[in-house]
Amino acid sequence: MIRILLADDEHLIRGAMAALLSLEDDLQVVAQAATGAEALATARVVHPDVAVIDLQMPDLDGVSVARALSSELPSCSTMIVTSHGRPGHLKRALAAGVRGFLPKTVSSDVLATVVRTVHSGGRYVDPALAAEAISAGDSPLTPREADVLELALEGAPIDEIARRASLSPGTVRNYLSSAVGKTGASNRHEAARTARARGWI
Amino acid sequence: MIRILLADDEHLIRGAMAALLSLEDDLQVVAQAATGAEALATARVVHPDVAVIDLQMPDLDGVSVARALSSELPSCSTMIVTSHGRPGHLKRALAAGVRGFLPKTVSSDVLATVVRTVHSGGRYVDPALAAEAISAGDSPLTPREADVLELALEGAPIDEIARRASLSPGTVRNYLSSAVGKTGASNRHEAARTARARGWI
DNA sequence: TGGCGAGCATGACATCTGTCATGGGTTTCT
DNA sequence: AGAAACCCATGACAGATGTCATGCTCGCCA
Repeated sequence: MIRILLADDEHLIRGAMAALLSLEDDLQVVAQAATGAEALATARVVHPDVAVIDLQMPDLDGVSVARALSSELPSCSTMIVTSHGRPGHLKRALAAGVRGFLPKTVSSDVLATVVRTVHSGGRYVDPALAAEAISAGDSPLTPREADVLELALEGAPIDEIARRASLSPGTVRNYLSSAVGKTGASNRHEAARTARARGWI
Repeated sequence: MIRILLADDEHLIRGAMAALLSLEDDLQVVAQAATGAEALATARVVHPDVAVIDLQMPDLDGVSVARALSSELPSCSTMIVTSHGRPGHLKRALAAGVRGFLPKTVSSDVLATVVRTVHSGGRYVDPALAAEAISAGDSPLTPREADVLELALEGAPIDEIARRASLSPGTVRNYLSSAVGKTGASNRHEAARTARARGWI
C-alpha cells in the first residue's frame, strides 16, 4: 500500500483527486494539505511514501516544498502536478529533487501509474512538457538580468525598479536593454513576458 | 436524477470531479468535454439538466459557452467553476445567464449542493467572489479605452496597437493616457495589468 | 433643438526608455 | 598571469511615451 500526501489549494480538486486515487487498491491518501507550509508540517508527521503537490499554492511554491521534503524526508518521493506548465519550472523542480512532473491535463490512470513509478524509484516527466523545456533552452539571462526583469514584470517604471534592486537607474536600463536583446522583444515589458513564458524568470 | 455535463480542459480535474459527483445518489455525469466547442456540441445532443463548465478553456471561454447554452437550451442550467476568479468574469457570467459561479477552492459538498440549487431554479454565487466583484466596482473605462488597453496587455508598442485597432497612434495615446489616469497607474503596462486584475478588460 | 459624452484626430511639450560607448572592479577558468 | 564573463556605474542621444489643449463628428437625451 502506497501512502500518499496530497497538497493543492483548491479543495475541490484536492478532494476529487483524493477520491480518484483512493479508487486504486494499492494507493491510499493518508493526508491532505491546502498550503505549502501545511504540506510540509503534515509530511513531517505522517511520513508519506509519495507526495503529490500542486505547483502553485498561496504561500510556498511547490518546488520549495519539494526541496524541503527531499532533504528532510529522503524516503518520500515527491511529484508535482500543475495547470500551467512553464518550461523553467520543470528544470527547477528536477533540480529540487522532484521525481515526477505532470500537467493536470493527464488522465487519472496516468496519475496513478506515475505515483507507482516514482514510489518504486523511477522518474516520470510529461513528454510534452519535456519537449517544451528542451526547446525553450537554457536561460541566456545573467542572474542580475533575471532579477531586474522580474521586477519589471509588474510594469513598474525604471526608477522604482532601481530602488527595489538598489541599483542606479542607468544600470537597470543596461540590464533591461540586454535582456530585451536576448529575448528578441521590443521593450522591457514584452521581454519580461516572454522570459516568464519560457520559465527564465 | 440530475443529468450533468462536465467541461474542463484538465482531464485529471474533470475525471476527478466526475468521480466525485457520481458519488451522490441523485447526480449523474452524462457527458464530459475538454473544450468549449466540444461542450456545446455535446450539450446539443445529450440535453443535460445542468452544465458545469470551467471558466478557462483552450478555445471558447466558459462564459461564451454559457451564453450559447442559455439561448439554445433554456432547460439547461449553467454554472461555472474557476481557479482564478476575477471580479469582471462574474459580472459577464451573470449577464450570460449563468446560474452558479464557484471558485475551485470550495469543497465537493458545496459543488453538489450548488448543482442541486441551480437545477431547481436557484442561483448561487460564491460570497467571497461576490464581495470582490462589488468592491472592484463597475469599469470606468469607455469601450474603446478597454479595447486599446487590452491590446496593450502584451506589451506591444503604441504603433502596433494603433495598427491593430485601426486608430492613429495619437488617439491610442489619448485613450491609454485616460486609462492610466482612471486606473491610478503610472504607465499603460501597469494600467493594463490592474484593469485585468479588476476584470475590467 | 441644444447640450453632453463618446469616438477620433492633430500638434506640442516634457519626460521616460532603449541603445551605445566607456570604464573600473570582481570572480572564474585556462 | 591573462582572458573572459559578470557586476556596477555614468553620460549622451534618439526615439517612444505620457500629458495637455484643441477641434471635429455623431448619437442620445432632456
